[in-house]
Parts: sequence; C-alpha cells; structure tokens
Amino acid sequence: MATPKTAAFSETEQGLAAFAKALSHPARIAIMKILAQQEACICGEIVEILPLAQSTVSQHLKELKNAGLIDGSVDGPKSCYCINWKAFEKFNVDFNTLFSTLKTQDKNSCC
Amino acid sequence: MATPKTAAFSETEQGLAAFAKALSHPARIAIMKILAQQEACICGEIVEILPLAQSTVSQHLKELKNAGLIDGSVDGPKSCYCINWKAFEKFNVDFNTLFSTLKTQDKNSCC
DNA sequence: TAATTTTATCGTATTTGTACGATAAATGAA
DNA sequence: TTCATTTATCGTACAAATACGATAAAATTA
Repeated sequence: MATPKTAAFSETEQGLAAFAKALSHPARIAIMKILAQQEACICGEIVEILPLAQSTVSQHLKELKNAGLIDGSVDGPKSCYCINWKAFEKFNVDFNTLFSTLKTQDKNSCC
Repeated sequence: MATPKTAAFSETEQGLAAFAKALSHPARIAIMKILAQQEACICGEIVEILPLAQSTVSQHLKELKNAGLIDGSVDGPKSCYCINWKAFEKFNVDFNTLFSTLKTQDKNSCC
C-alpha cells in the first residue's frame, strides 16, 4: 500500500514540507510574484497572464490559500487575492532556521 | 491532457519550484537533519531511524541527489551521503531573495 | 427580468509521487 | 570461492497532483 506516512514525522517537518509543497510548482511561484506586483489581485488578471486554463489557476489559488500563504476576498462577482505576509514570513523564518541549525550542527565527517 | 506546463515558466521559477519540491516531503527534511547530525551518513543508519522501508529511503535519497541538495559516495558495500552545502545555501539565498523582492514590490492595495 | 460576467467546483484523463517487497549488483568476510 | 552484507533498481499498487472543459453559483449590467 502506498499510504502516506506523513503522521510519522514531527510537526516541524510536516509544516516545512507542507510549505515547500505549496511552492513546489512554478505556476504557484509565478502567482505569488503577480500578487506582489499587481495593483489589484483579481483572479481573472492572473488567468490572462499565465498560460493555464481558468479552472487550473483557480485550483492553484486554492492550494496557496489552503497552505495559508494567500488570502482571498469576494469583490462582487470577482475574487481578490493577496499575499498573507505574516504566514509567508513565518515560513521564511522557519526555513532559514532549519538551514542555519543544520549548518551549525554539521560534522562534515564524510564525503 | 494533464501534460505539465513547466516549460512555460521562467528558469528562476522552475528552479525554485524544483528546490521546493525536493523538500516537500517530511521524510526528506528528516533526512537532511540526519545528514547534518550524524557522524557518518550511511544509508543503513537513515533506514534504521526513519519508519520507512529501505527501498523507500533509497528513493528519497535519489530525489535529494537529483535536486543537487546532497552528494553520495560509495564506501565499500555501503553508501555515504552528505549535504551539498553550496547548493543548499544557493537555494536558501534564492528563496530569501524571492521573499524580500516580493515584499519590496508589494503594493498592498487589496484584501 | 434577462443576459452577461466572473469564479469555484465537478468530472475526467493523465502524469507523477509514495511505498513496499523482491531482486540484482557490488563489496567484504569466512 | 562461497557466503553475508549493503544498497540500488525493478515491478507493482495505490494516492495525489496537474490540467482541461463543462457547469453551477453569484453578482453586476442591460
């Protein structure tokens, strides 16, 4: 059986992995860039910029939202998205912490 | 068709996404921790620590190696792995750059 | 009210990821 | 040489991700 063993790992490892997974597709990184650069973060504008179908973009937006990296609000018939900077920064800090912790612990004993 | 449109995105986006994908599984983050903490980075020791089959661990090691995050060398019948700090740091820097660039550009106009 | 616009969701097809057991290849030990 | 140890790879099964068209839901416009 290919049942995921996610639960067997620590909260920190799961959290960092979930964050990394949210940004593991170039389209989602592109969306984060667009959200930062555009004046109004309307779904339709993102669809126009990216070479993907509307439904696919909606799916990517949903994943970013589930990961907490972006927020979304309804504006009439349109949907407005923006970056959740607090969450984004938290993950960035967590990742930097992992990197520096590992580098400090490193024994550099083989290879 | 569900053919990936990876090629439609920029090199930077693809690179960051590939890096994130390599760390998008808790087992691979755990492996990075083990490689930093253990004196000798033998495959068999990693297998003993993680709740995964030997073949599964081997697969995860292969993915980390393909992403360039770790190096591997044969030591008799054993395999020794270690973190490729140059590559790991490069990705860490790239990611920090993305974060700070986006934050600088942010217009914070909606939501 | 009726038509248009916008977006989320559904259904579906295809690809990729995850996990395991079994096996092969390589090395060291008996 | 023969046997044991170690690890990578193969085959397989199932789960999840990716992508699209079609459609439903909600709100504005005519």
